[in-house]
Amino acid sequence: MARTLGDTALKAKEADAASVRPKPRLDLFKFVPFRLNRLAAEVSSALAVEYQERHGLDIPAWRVLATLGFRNDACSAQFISQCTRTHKSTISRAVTALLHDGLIERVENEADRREFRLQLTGKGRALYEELFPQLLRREDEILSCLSAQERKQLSALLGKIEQSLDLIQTSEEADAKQAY
Amino acid sequence: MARTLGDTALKAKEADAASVRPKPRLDLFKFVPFRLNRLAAEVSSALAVEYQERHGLDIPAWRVLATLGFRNDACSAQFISQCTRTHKSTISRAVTALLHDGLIERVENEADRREFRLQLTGKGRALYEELFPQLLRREDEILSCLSAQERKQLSALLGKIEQSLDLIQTSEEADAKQAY
DNA sequence: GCTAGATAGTCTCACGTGCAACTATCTTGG
DNA sequence: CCAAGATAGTTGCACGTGAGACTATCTAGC
Repeated sequence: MARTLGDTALKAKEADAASVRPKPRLDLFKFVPFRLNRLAAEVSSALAVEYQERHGLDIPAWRVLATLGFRNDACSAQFISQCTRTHKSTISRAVTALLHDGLIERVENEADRREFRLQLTGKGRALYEELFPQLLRREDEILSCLSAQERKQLSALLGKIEQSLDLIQTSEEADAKQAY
Repeated sequence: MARTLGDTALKAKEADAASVRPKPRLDLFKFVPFRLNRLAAEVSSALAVEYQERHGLDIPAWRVLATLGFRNDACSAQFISQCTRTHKSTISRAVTALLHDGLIERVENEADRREFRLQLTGKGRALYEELFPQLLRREDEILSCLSAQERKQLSALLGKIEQSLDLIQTSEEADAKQAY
């Protein structure tokens, strides 16, 4: 039947059709891609308070810090770029800034002098240790509207979508790519 | 057992601590805000193919089109800005472009000459009618990894978070604000 | 062992977007 | 009915970021 319609002339038909099938209309508010965008933007800005205002970090810098802080060993900019899905030029700039602030340091890789191994300095680690609990707390606040079970559900659902989009990039896979 | 760990000096402590509490570490891959960001970006670029490459629309323009297409009556730029949560200057530029392309038209509002009522032209509506099924199909593809029930779950969970972030802006509320 | 192609990281350029100032218009209080 | 403040929409500016060129280095094949 008449599926997509900009009504006007179709009010009558709708009366009987409506009960049959929920005629597809594009309601932005129900459109998952739109909702994801909006939600991500909102959550980001809620978190930005922590690292941005309070510590002068922007999102890319925070991603570098978080990646290095999580894996205690040094890794390349390429690696960070891959596993955070952030453009390498963006990571490059963040690395430059963090080096300048003395939060990370880089050591030449004897085996391959094109790349540098990045790692947190003492100062960087201190910042990381201070920052991540705050961020976890924020995440917790944001998800406080969900029960424990619902959070698990959400995580699982996001995981499924990520996986189907081939977005998943476990630390292990990234390691594999990096070919230690 | 020991869940996420960047090991090194902590192997021993973890052994007994792990069973007690899942010591918080910040794994970006489990950090919901990060995941939302990444997912939203990926989904957006997947959808962009439809309206961008195929029809030369960018995201803001598409949002204007979608808002006007969904509600068949004319509405103001302000209204679109509010309900899509897009900055008014961004909407303004999108509107300019769409006017130029003859996809929308604007009529002066006699009651308040500061604002303009925007509506789709025939051409604009045709594009909308062509585009939104494609986008729904895309959304469907992206969510194809979820069962019908899981989709409902996802929608409900997103809804809860949106609500708790006061992100919800139903058409009705927006209407109210707009004060017809 | 040299050349061709891949890869790590940097840098320039163009562009989209948020902010804030600005104009025009409306509203409210004296 | 005028002045002060609010609101709709536009525009200039600054900034962050992705694309892609570029340099240096590594690797593979002849």
